Amino acid sequence: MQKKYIPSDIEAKWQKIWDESGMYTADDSSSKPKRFVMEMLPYPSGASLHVGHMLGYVATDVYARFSRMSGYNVLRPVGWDAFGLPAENYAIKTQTLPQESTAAAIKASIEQLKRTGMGYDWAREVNTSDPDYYKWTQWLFIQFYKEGLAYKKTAAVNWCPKDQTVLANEQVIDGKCERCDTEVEQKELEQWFMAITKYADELLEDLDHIDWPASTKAAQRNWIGRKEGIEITYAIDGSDETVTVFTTRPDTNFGATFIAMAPEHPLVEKITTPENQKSVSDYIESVKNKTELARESEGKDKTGVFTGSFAINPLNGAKMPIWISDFVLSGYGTGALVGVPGHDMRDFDFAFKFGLPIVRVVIGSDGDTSPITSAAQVQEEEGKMINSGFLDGMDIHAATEKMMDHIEKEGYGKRVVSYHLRDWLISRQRYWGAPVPMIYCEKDGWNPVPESELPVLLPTDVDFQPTGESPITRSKTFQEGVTCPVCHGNARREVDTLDTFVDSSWYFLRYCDASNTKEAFAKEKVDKWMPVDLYIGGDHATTHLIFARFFVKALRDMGLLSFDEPFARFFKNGHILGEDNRKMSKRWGNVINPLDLITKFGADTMRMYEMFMGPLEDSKSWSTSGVEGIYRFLNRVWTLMQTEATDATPDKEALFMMHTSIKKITDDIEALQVNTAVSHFMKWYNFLSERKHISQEEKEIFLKLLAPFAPHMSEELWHDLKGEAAESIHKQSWPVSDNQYLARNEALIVVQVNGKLRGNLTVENSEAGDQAKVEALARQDAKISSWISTGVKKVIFVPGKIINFVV
RNA sequence: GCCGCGGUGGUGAAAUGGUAGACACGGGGGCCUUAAGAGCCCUUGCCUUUACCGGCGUGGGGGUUCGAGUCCCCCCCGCGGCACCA
Repeated sequence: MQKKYIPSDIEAKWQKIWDESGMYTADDSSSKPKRFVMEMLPYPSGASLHVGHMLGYVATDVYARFSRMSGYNVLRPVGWDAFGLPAENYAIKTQTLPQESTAAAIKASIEQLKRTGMGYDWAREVNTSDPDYYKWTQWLFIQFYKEGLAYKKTAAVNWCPKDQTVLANEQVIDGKCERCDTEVEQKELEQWFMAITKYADELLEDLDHIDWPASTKAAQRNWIGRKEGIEITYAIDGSDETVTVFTTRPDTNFGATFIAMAPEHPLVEKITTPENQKSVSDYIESVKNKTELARESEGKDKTGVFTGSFAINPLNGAKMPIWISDFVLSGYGTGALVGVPGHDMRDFDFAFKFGLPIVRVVIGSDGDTSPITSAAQVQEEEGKMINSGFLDGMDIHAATEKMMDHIEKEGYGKRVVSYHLRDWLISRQRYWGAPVPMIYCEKDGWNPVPESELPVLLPTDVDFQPTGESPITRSKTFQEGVTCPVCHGNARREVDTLDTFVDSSWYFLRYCDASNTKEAFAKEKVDKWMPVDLYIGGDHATTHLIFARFFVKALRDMGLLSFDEPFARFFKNGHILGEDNRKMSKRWGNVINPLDLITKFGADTMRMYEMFMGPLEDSKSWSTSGVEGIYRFLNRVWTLMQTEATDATPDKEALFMMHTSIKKITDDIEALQVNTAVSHFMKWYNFLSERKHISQEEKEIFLKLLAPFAPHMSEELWHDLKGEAAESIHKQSWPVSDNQYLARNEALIVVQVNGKLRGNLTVENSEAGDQAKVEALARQDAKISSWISTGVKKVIFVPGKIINFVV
């Protein structure tokens, strides 16, 4: 009597048994080699997970199951990135508490993940909004503070007027808030920062030592934006003040005709002459009211105002007027630049608009030596120096070095390295996050909350509507009885909360020691499990992935751990789009809920289909008929496994196919080329089904290889095969391919004429490397001989593979 | 503009410099069935052809090679990151 494949009959049953068996529990004391395999932790806001989220999770699960069967001690944890704006906004919209809506979202997600058959070690579950977790987030913040890596300063920061909070640079996309797409404003505010720039060079260099996608590494390199240049200090005519600029191209400085400073530059006030006072302050006022986006979109239409002061160019004694313009960024370099309008487009636009002199100091390959009067003549990237004294005739790049040497020798400048990377702004004026654990006292300033008093609990007596100041300000209890840790006088707590990226910068460390109540994590446990051997997730190159790297390096320098990088291998999974090629969203009605799919086809079909869709790193659209195809395939496998197995050992062809399959599927999983692994199952199935007989051994190996992909079905069939009392298939050893079966008796030799396929020969393996023999056989072939009748000039022979006649 | 990744049938896609299109989806035809569905079998890059044979074919143009989807040069297009960064 053949059983029918009814996924719902078997999946819940096995999930329960696996859960109770504890077979996914990672062993802290095992002597087996470890593998730490994880996906980016889910973000439980209002909407539940859709099939797109599952892509990376399933891939991680396949890899973890494969690793476990391959003899590794596997750590595969799960957690919740539970704090944060979307969850808070969702709570406001639905008039619930974020505590409640988040808990509900987590509950729903757990069901989805469990019913997908994920093999997590639930004992290590982490929830970043749990006081038992954020206690240690706060503790870590204090350690950063003690090291001088967390500090408070007043700076121009990004402000989202809709979400009513500051944002990190990394959260501003094209001048807009990454969450709500509102144009970001600049505000001068006192905020907490993390000194990630101290690690800029190491963050850059260590990219060479980690196995990450080229695009992610490139994005981080761009973001760090290391540039070698020089800071030049100019005297200001008739003043004791000096102005320092940063430039990467001092070679053109004989052509410098003005200085431009950011409106925020501290020198502005001091050097503005009385008659320019009004126009300067008017300009600064007008700039303040512009959004960042408006400032950027000005492009060629530069704005600016003259301060009335001049800087002296020591190269030629030229008096360079000092202007203020908002195209100069206060945060980059020194916040001031030297304008060389002949050889920089932006400087040209500025000088052209305000009638400043333009001097040619470079001749490009066009040979033009005439005065520069149009943008087309601006020579930026190549050429030879002219009108530049000791640099004349030199290539611009050599001249750059020579000029830097000159300036350093003359003592008015120094080579420096400049970065695009800014310190990370971590305080937020919102409710749903970990309170910054700091106390302010008039007398002693800022001091950390004593560690014995952690966690600083998020108060619940709060109306958390965003107003621009932290909602915690409105709590009646939060400031009760707060005293200064130094003088014990009256004091107040910091009311801002930490950016959620702080929470997610160390959660992988907590996974290593999730229930530790004495420490954030024990060093020896973290050192045992870390670094993460495989990390799968979305492309958060310039946010989470750079913050986590910074955290690990900083914690290493504090002696809390002893490795350099958190994620030895990172794999970026693509997105799954709706069947209509649009992003899955309620708005388009194209969302596929995993539970609906599981109900209809089973978790194994969903898993297998997602692995089969295409390369894991590519984005691709959902296809219902594709799902059905996989469902049909699993049904065929089910039927095949119901057929009576022969006792005979597999014949040579069957062994060849079996060992080829072991090798192919093993290599593909290791490389995460899961789509071709699945297609190989189909190939092997097609082979077995054509032969109409299958041995016990083939069944066993097939099921073992299938287990990571279709854990429920393979487990059920495994027990059909081995008896009810048999040990779980997921505890079996991964099959190993044996090279002796990969050799075949016969070889197929492709025959080409002038590189074009004209036929093929099947020869005994022993003769496949014998050119004379193969050549003779090929020449005898009637079809071939007609192609080479005009005479053979040359024969190329690749033993066992190809013979090519050149005629 | 700079950096990175891509471009292969109707579709998703395979191919250590060595038979391009594996494996699927979809399509066409057939078997089974009163019928539908399921299942099974055949077929399916394009052109020519009843068929065979052949020709063409991996964004475009050059090159290296006995042989190029794959390597090199130039160009076009798409996606992603950065961007008034001095």
